[in-house]
Amino acid sequence: MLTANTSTQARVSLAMPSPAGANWSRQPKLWSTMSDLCSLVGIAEAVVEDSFQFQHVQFKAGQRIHTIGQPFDMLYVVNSGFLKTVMIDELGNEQVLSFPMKGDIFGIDGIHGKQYCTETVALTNCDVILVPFKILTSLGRTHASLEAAFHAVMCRELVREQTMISTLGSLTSEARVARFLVYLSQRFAEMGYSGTQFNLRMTRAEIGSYLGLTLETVSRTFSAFNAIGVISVDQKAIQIHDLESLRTLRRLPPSRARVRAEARRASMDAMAA
Amino acid sequence: MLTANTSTQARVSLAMPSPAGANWSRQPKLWSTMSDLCSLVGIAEAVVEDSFQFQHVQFKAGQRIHTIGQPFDMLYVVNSGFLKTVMIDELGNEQVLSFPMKGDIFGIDGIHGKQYCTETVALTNCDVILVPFKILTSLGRTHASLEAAFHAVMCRELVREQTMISTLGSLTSEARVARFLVYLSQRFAEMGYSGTQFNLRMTRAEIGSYLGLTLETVSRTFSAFNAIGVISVDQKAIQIHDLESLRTLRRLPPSRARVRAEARRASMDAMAA
DNA sequence: CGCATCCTTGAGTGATTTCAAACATAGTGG
DNA sequence: CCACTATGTTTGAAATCACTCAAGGATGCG
Repeated sequence: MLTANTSTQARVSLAMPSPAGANWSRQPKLWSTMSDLCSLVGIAEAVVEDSFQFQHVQFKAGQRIHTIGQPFDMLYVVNSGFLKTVMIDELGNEQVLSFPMKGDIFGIDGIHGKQYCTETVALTNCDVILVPFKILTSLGRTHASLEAAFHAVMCRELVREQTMISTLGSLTSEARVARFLVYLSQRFAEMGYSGTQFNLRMTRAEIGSYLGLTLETVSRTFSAFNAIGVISVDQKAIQIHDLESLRTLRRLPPSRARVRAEARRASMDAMAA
Repeated sequence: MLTANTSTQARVSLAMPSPAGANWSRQPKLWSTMSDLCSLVGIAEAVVEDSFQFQHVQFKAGQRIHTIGQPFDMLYVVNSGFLKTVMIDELGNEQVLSFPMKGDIFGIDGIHGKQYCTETVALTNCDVILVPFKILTSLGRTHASLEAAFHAVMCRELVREQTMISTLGSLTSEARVARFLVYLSQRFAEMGYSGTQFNLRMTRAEIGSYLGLTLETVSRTFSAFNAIGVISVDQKAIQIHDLESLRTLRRLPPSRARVRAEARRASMDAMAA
């Protein structure tokens, strides 16, 4: 099912003007120009004289795009599909850092130190564009605007991580999960899908790792949101009923258990008086 | 006291070759060359024909170097002193993102979006070098190695934040505080100070914000480390006795209370058998 | 169909926070 | 010089949020 869904998505993205021409309806797109790349990544810039063609590569769900320690020479841009990038800590535990999807760049962490310090894995079938770093920098050398755009993208990534740090440092589990759903909703909407109804491509454990929670807490929080009618959950299928509540949520409204405890305390106060 | 300390530090850094010449013993250094900058930031690269002089600016403790929303045009490099950079969330709460010190760059988050999205404040008197972003990029345009070095620095920052995310997501409060101390120790040692005896320049609240903990938890954890002899704490004065323990610590050895609970459970088991 | 993986839910525990009070330090002005 | 204040630190006690452990249900795959 996920596979079918993904291939649909790939076909949609292929509606863009393509030099390949006639045979794209069945075959995945194999090459992109720099201006294709820029519009995909969301950069206003269109460098004119872009003769270089960037290669596309298809990955199946579960395949690794790059691993930790592998020599760095490529950046990657997601054209379709869903992935996760992870760090491995000294105990061998996986820490999910992001879920790259259409328009996202990954592999940036390899620039410093000449090798990747994360690995990224396809969660679904994917179409990924290879961007040789050498090519990018040499093009940047002749096109100042491209250089600036690249800086902006790196900076955007940096700010995203800062925001994540802030989230992990200050929000409750409910708020984190709520924000995660809002984020997914927005991304799906931007990709032209429904922002209120979608399938999660990652497991509860992966979400938990990403948000600094256990998989049980993630599951329970989904259930709680379901119980108060903000969303509907059925396994990986999510339906958002009240996006605004998710956006502003800081803590869950009192559960029945909590209300009962409050009432008990109140009655004890009354007895004391 | 802090002021005196800081000015000493400034003098040390001035041991580098300086065009200013004779009058540096009393006056802070006012200009740096690109090669000064590179060695300060820890980049092997020395661009030869660096005619441009980068201005130094002195800030007093408490002063703001840049604020959120302010138009971006500068990067900053710390020559001496200690600072904090913070984000403000939608409730107006401060989230500490880093504690820039000698050799650190800040202001990078302004590149994308043309304005800073963090603010940085001097915790002590500081000497900060202004790096106009325009100048940096135009120099990078003629010096490929400088360009590469700049990319490396941005990437290093990115990896640092990823590591922070991993820390916040997976470590206990004790492990976070321990790592923070190890980090400070290393930085102080790199700056030529004692790595085992130093004064904290930030409050418990700031440390807590940085580590995603409350100030009480930070204080208690310091006290606990003190109790088991790993460090000595007296207000802001820290002395590290067992760096290796801090480095490898994952959870605190059982407290007396915990030992008691264990013993209780064991005796109950014995009774049951 | 049976296995492997993922998800849900409950019960109990414990780590961290919250609330509160006392102590420490530095700066200020009488 | 000494209150006096403001800010920061320590510590205790109680509450609570999130985790751990455990079992059962759902789904997909060979």
